Amino acid sequence: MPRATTRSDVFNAVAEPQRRVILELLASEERPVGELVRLLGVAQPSVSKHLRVLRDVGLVDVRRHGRNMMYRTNASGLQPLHVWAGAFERYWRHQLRRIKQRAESINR
Amino acid sequence: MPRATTRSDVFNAVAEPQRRVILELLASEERPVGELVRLLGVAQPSVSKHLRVLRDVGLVDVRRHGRNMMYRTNASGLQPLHVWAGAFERYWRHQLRRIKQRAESINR
DNA sequence: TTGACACATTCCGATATGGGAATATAATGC
DNA sequence: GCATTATATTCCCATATCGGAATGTGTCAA
Repeated sequence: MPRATTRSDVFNAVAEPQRRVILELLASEERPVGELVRLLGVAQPSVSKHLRVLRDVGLVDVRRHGRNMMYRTNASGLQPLHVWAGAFERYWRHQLRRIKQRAESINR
Repeated sequence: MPRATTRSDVFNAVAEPQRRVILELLASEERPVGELVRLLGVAQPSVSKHLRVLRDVGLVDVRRHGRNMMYRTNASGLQPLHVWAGAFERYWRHQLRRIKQRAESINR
């Protein structure tokens, strides 16, 4: 079986670099698809497909404005990811402390 | 072109659910492969392959101990992910504040 | 209504994915 | 050395991925 499909969850959706850039671009302001196409320098269908994935997992919201589709990042969708990674914080702090101590003992 | 390969970065490596579980299991203590096999209830080659991916992106460390390979999560490898998602925190706070305000105005 | 935008979807092809089965490698104990 | 244990790798397969080209759909303007 291949990997759980991209549409299935946030972790998969953000695994693709272009999609991370899109989320960054849409975090602070709404933008139409055409603007993303210009900013990213990739083909329009490609952008639309990435937006589709992001929409399916709830990472962006859409709104029609005339002929344009205005997209915007739904930042709260990224919270699970932040929380999950954050659970490891105590461990990397440990590690950093150990590394620091080792460095100090070498200097002595 | 298919997605950037799984081995290429942390975001891809953690896109697979089993691998996230493995990272959780190896966060607090070193474990041999066989133990992961028992705990996860999946075939040994499968576990070895996931560990290989995690090792390639630096998310776990290994050490040989007799016949066993002792694996452990290298938590600091998850920091980039935490930082990246954390950059969106100010946006989801905004959103939550707006939602709260709307709820309050309805109650009035 | 017709044309022109702005997007979305579909179809295609090359490649990657993860699981299972079989096999290879490495360390231990006899 | 030889069997055994622990793990890694390889091969195969069904399926998913992304990009590109072509096509569909929806909105506006004349």
